[in-house]
Amino acid sequence: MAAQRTDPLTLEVVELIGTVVARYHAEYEQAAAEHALTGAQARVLGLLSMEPTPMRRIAQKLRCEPSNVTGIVDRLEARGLVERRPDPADRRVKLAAATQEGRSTARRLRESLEFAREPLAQLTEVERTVLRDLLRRMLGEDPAEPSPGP
Amino acid sequence: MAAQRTDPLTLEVVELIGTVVARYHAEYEQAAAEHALTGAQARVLGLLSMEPTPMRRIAQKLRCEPSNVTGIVDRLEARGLVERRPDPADRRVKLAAATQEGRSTARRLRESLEFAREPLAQLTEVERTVLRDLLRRMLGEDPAEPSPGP
DNA sequence: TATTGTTATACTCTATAACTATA
DNA sequence: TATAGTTATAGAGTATAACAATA
Repeated sequence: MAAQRTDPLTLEVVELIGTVVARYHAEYEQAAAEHALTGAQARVLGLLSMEPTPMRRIAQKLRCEPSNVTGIVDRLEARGLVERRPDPADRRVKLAAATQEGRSTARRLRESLEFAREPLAQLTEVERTVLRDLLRRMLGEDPAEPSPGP
Repeated sequence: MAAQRTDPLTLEVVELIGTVVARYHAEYEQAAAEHALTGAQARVLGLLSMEPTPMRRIAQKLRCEPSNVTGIVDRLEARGLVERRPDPADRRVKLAAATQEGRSTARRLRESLEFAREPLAQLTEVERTVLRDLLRRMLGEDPAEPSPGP
């Protein structure tokens, strides 16, 4: 285990990150609510707007049990934002896919995410580059499995 | 409204922050679960370990409706981690306060939050200072109301 | 026999509205 | 009358366990 860091500098950075996390979350939930979606529904819709995905795979991306995905996709499907398709290669599998309206909603959702603008607009390009490099190093440069959202 | 920033650099920084947010959240929930607490319970307990707080004030900190706090405090109280006290100054008010066991649990919870160590240990002190200053500027330096957690 | 998705169940969190006891 | 806390209710997310269809 790494050495315990409880110096004031580290503690302040952790607190600042906590504030960023809280603000990011609040804005994500708000953007979802403006489209009458819950956070979980928005995350799944964003995922499916990229490519059709088996139910099981959605659960892995969301880090939740597959049984939960059934309900979330049910609600998105009831609103016509998502549809279930058979997988020609394996008849056990159901592929969840965003409809055209679903993709449109996902796009507007992304655009309404203010987080990209407000806070980062405070920084110059050089500063954003420095921030990017620090975050990369912090996260250990392992972009194997990008997260589906907050 | 600020100018829309959709350049690759900004988009990458937003994605990196999203990854940080996801990891922070996952570790917070995991740390809470190790003490058989939900995320909401852990946040409230952390809050009350600092000082006794009126129910209404807890709701404001959590940004949720006061009626929800009743249930969360109920469950913490049933486990002996929190207690309700009258407010001598206003008999309508109930102050929720962490018990000694509650404070002990909150302290162990804080200590088990790996986030302070793992990711930030990758950075030198100079880098952590730069990161701190960038985050401060990003957040606009308004430490009026520190967030209660993720 | 193992895997995929679903159903059934129970718990927690959430918002809304109505209620009580104070102020 | 206004406020603090609670209760009642309904909806959503979550995990667990059991099930049908398919591999």
